[in-house]
Amino acid sequence: MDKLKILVVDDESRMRKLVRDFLVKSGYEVLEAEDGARAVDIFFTQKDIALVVLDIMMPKMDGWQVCREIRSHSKVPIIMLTAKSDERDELQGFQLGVDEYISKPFSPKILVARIEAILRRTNQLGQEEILTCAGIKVDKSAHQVWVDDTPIELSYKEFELLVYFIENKGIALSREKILNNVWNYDYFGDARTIDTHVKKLRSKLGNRGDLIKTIWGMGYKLEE
Amino acid sequence: MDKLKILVVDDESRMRKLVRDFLVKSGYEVLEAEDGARAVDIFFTQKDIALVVLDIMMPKMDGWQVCREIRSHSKVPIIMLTAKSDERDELQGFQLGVDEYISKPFSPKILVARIEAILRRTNQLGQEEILTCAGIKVDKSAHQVWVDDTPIELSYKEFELLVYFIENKGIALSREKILNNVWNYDYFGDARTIDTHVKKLRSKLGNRGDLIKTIWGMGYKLEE
DNA sequence: GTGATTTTTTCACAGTTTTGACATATTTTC
DNA sequence: GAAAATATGTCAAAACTGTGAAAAAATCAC
Repeated sequence: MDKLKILVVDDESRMRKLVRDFLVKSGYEVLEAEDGARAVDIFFTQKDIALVVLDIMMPKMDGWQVCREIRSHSKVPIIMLTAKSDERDELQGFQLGVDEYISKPFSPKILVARIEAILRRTNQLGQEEILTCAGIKVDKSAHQVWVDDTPIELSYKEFELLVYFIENKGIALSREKILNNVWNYDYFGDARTIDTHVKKLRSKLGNRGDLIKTIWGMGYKLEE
Repeated sequence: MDKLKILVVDDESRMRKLVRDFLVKSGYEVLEAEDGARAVDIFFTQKDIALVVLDIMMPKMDGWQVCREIRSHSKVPIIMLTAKSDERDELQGFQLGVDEYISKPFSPKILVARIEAILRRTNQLGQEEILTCAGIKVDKSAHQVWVDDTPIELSYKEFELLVYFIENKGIALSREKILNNVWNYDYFGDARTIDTHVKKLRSKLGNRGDLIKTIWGMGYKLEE
């Protein structure tokens, strides 16, 4: 997946640089605008901006105005930056559809954390998580497994178990650890039940089944 | 249906009045803008403008610029007015997605005729958001569903559920997630009600019904 | 408003899948 | 080879889903 684009609007270049550096370091593509008019212009020519970070105090067109313009036809998440923590402003912001409100001075880490939270909430952040190991492919979100590109059917527990294995591939896992992570914490049954599930998993994985190694006297391990 | 709204953009008030009078007589509602910036502003605050008549030669922001701004996120039909019949301009206009091109001086009747033609061609409906998945087609705004191009009737909840599925096709959805997204957030009823709706949805989708897969112990998924 | 109709929700039961336990077989280690 | 640990087949219990019917709620027609 491509990097997500974030538009940073602030008249102070020092502030833009600060935010940009942190965002770039966090893996985003950053577009900058030094005033409101420019911001609106960039937003409407660039079609796939994932989020807007918007300063309120700007010459010419202020943040509220930019927000209104953008909101009038886009639901893109908007984070407002403000110098003073004015509650009335905050209210106005939320009415305009501002998603977050961060008052200066702020720690860039906080900004990044808020951004990630919003992107996660709006489902724009890396959902396409596909785990692989040798010939085994697991799409967690689709709940789908392939062995050498042939889809296979796994039960709920088998799937959970496989995900746990593949997320810890190459690591020896004790039965106790597996129980604590794949089974509910309140499960007090036989630890040997894992054997049964490993058995079924191995058989469903076909000729990739032997990737699950037995660590004698200890537990299991998914070969990397 | 309400009168269709047409936005007329020209810096000459004489010209605007001329066009407006004819359009009003033809049964349209007319909005006027005397410059490009104003035009963009009006266009984005008014959400249901059916067509834009746009003069090219204007101070501040010219017609091309307005066209670009509007086109960057709307497919509304645009008719350009120009004083000189410059072929190169025309080319540029069509590349920008201009629908018609009328050179001044023009007869108002011609303008109205062209407008009617375009509106007929575009079915007087600007943009229709149509979701698809395999043989299933959903027109969200028209609240209409087709299965293999045969229209089918769905109740409100069934429709909402299908939209949620299709907007998340290929993703396994837990009952909890479905409840939180399709039902109101404060719904605390039986999660099994989803099963009932899935059942009805499956049956109404006919032979496409089995695109909705059961993820055992987890929820449902619409096959991509 | 009233009564009829449609939609939504609940519920119970039947049918299915999964799960975990157990007994037995096999493998590993010493 | 014996002891200890794991693999496997079987199976009943548990968990879950599909379904039809009925109750409740919302909507419509008058």
